[in-house]
Amino acid sequence: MAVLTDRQKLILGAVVEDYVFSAEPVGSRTLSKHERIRYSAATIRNEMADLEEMGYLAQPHTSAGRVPSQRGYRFYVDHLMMQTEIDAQTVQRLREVFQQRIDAVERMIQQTAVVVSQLTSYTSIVSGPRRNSERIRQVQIISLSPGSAVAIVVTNAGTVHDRPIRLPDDMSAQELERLVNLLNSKLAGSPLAYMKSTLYQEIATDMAGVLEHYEGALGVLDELLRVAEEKKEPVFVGGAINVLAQPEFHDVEKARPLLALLEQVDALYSVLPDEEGGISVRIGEENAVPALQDCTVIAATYSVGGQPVGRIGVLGPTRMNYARVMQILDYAAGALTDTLQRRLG
Amino acid sequence: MAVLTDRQKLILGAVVEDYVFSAEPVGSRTLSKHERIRYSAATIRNEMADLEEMGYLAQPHTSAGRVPSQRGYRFYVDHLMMQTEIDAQTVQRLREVFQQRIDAVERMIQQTAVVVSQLTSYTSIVSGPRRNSERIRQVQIISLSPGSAVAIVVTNAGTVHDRPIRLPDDMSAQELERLVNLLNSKLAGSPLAYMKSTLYQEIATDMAGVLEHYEGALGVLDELLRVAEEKKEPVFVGGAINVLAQPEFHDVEKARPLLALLEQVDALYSVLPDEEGGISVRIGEENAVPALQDCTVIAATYSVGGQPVGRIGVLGPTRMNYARVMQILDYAAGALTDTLQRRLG
DNA sequence: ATTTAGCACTCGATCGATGTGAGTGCTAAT
DNA sequence: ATTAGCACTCACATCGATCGAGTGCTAAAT
Repeated sequence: MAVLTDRQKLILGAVVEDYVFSAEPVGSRTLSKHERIRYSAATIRNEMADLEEMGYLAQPHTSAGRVPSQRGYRFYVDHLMMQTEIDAQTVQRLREVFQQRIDAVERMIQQTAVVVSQLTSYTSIVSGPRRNSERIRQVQIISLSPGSAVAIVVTNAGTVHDRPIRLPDDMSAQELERLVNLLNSKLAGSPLAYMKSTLYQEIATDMAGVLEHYEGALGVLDELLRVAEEKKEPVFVGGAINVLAQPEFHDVEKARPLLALLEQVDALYSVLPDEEGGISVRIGEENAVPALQDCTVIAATYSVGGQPVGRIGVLGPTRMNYARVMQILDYAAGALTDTLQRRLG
Repeated sequence: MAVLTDRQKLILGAVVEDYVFSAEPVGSRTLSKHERIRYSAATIRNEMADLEEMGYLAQPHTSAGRVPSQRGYRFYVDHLMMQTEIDAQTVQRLREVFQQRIDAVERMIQQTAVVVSQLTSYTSIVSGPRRNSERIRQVQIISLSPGSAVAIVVTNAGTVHDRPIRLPDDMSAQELERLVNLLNSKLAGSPLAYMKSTLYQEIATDMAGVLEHYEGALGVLDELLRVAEEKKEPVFVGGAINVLAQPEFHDVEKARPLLALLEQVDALYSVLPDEEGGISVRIGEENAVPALQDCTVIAATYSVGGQPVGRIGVLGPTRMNYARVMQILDYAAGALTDTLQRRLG
């Protein structure tokens, strides 16, 4: 693969930045008026023709300016993009989210999604935090009426999972208490995820000795274990309508598949790339999801105790302000990591 | 106000139904081919001109067919609409939601929103269930680390509210237990909403006698009370993208304010009309919210123990299939009422 | 007195011709 | 190697003509 000359890099960078700003194909004349570019339009045309031949630029039609191709964006992100400082006002907006100390973690994550979407004018997707490092702190079963109760599992991180369950009709309060005590002695300190796989047998055996309603209690245990099973990490979306603000999605038929995707919470796990560490950028067809062929997804990881537990991402058109989004995500992921560390660590 | 002749009613009804189906202005010729209408196009034209003069029909432009006005829809809904039987397949789809017995109530409500939106092809908004009839069953404070804990309030209906709180650093386990016992003895059985207003003073006084960390415990009480305060009834939206499928919103600029509204969860309370009982229909400008001037919102109430606790609504263009939506909402609200009654009652 | 056939008229939508202009590629001069 | 010049391309906007669905009105038919 041919290496780009400095001048070609200069022009490619200028095309990307101009196009990101204007959303219009960039012509040679426009570029020649650029301060940093001191070549004539004709020279630029020659270079642009070469860049197109190499696949970095594309032409919507013969008599139009050039547009960066997926490859052009990739090169820009990898080699040309200048990382400037994040501005104070943006930092301030982000900080406000993390300074409300007493709020629940999920709410904070959700607000992060909203603020990031507002700051970037794109759509934000935030996942997590993943719960598999959390350990069971306490199990409670609170009976509501004969036969029905609610099971509550509290983890050491302070997250509370609850689920309605059924009890054997004739189980006494004393026996329920014994059951809960047994469950607590067995489950406390073990990770949520282990509840099902390893502890079931052990607890079942122990229950046989202590409880009259062995069968019924087994059912309770079954239902309790579902709490852990069901607990997928949540995904929050902020600013889904922002896609409509982008000229590339002014056509409803273009926007619909995207919005449909964003409404399907389950599908969003596969949108956020699950690379380890750092900020990942998926441009156009680098995204696995077909609906995102004309989109870029940038995502950063946030962690607790060195373990990545979630991702915060931005979804927008490939014509995206890469530098700014990366700045914001970098900051937000760092702040999330710090805040969660302080809160859960 | 002049009363409509039978023939005018027939024609008005036919215009509404044809327009709801086709989304195109309805001409006299089209109607004259209708089976039920045995008049010539000319007669129909005369009647349509009269109906327009009376404000039931409107003409997009001189050489176009007629379109129902807001008033036309209103008359149709009030006097002309035929209530047919709901079809078996639709009933089946709805039943599936309510037959999963063991699921949490909120999840069931959310699924109701999704299924109703799918069945109607419009957007569904479901609120509730309102919690103010629920009473506190039990309060728990589970300490996580010195100084931090999570407060849990369980109601008699089995809903669980939790909130991270701070504890005085030097509060002992014994004292925390005393605090929780005190809170339980005072709060158990009282409605969530009363927690703040009436019980605060009483509990505060009692605490002074029993607890060493009076100040700290007071703080805990404060934080606990926020659980009740924050607990607005939830609102779920299903099928927000369905608005894009409607021809009236094929233009992004038309669709955007609507989708923006649907993304603002807080704003949705004011979308669902809060009339008591029955099914309410708000057509066009009958909606208070400005963004809904071209929309119809139909909503039904569901109840627990005779008390309305939530609403299930459908939002679509004024050109809506009123009969079908009302059928579905009627059924869904009834099923929700029954299911919740069995579950919570 | 109603209803309907007939007809001129309206007006949005569609289509084609035309012009415009931004932008290109190529060639020749610098 | 760079650039000025120029012919060429092509999307897009504009204009006019045409088309046709639909109307309102009048006069004939029932």
